[in-house]
Amino acid sequence: MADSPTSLDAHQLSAYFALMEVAGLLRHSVEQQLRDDGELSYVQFQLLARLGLNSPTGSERMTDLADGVVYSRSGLTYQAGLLEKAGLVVRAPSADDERSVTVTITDAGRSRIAQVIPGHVEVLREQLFAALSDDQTHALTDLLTPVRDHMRAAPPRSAGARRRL
Amino acid sequence: MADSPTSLDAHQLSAYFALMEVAGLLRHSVEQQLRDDGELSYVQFQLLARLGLNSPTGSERMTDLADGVVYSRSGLTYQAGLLEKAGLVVRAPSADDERSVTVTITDAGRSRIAQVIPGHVEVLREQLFAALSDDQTHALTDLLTPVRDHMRAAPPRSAGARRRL
DNA sequence: TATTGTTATACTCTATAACTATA
DNA sequence: TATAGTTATAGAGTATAACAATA
Repeated sequence: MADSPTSLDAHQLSAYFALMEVAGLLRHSVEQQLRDDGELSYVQFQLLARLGLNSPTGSERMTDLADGVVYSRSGLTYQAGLLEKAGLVVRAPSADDERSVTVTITDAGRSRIAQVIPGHVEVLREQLFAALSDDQTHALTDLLTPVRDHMRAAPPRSAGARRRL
Repeated sequence: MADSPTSLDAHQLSAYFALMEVAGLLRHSVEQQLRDDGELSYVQFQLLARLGLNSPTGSERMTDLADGVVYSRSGLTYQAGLLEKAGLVVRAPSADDERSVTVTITDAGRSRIAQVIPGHVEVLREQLFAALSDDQTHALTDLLTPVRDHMRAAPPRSAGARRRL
């Protein structure tokens, strides 16, 4: 196999920059909307959405939540603390494993999501989907889903390899 | 024209989540690499890269830099201050407009970029392009470029419209 | 001994508002 | 009066390391 070249080609650079800029701008818009409409940061929204939509019981362990959101443990503890203080989630020791903490979304948490969704959808439609047809949206998903799976599987890049100038 | 529905369809949700997660994971990896290899945050890297690569003279006005990086003015002042303190850029009043400040990358700034590029490229290749063929990379660019243009053009979402629960 | 989670702490980043100076 | 930039300041977010408790 050939050596990896030291630089990327033009297409790759374009894809990288476009991806980062689109996501950055979108995140900026979305954070503002969530803050304005529901006093939530994007991370808090992610946590609530994950509990409220992904999880059938509305509960998940701290560790599983942290894995899903990239965070450090302490960062998640901090955010969970804020959400709990706001009454949007509850924390309780897990039944099976006394070390674990189970986080559960409350009714207030669910209604907070509901409160925020319409504006959220509006932002997405204006900023993102206004420029994408249905077919293009489908194509985008098909391109990015394998990338996401690859990234999730990839070694968390815990240094060691790179590291060198 | 039909009313906008209150929710997005499944494809749209998938595209949104995939986009945000891919970009989030990638940014996380990239920030760590930049920090490890060159003591730079992603924003600082963006600023240096813009000056060093995009600009022929290596100079840009503060305002133009701010526009390209989303930031508030004060945020840019802060970052430019850090870069200047590190000797990577210089600030000087603009020749034509006394109100403006021109930021110029230094040799140290250019070599800092050079120092960081190899590891950066490696991360991109491992995390992003390992899961994309050349054709797919091209397709991704074609999808995202119009989105970026649309977002750049779109009203900075200065509230007013949304605003309602 | 390894895992789960919290705490304490320190730091980085971002935004708002008030202010200066030039156009 | 509007624009360019800085400053002061305050708040949010993140990560690291030390710690306690359970497996």
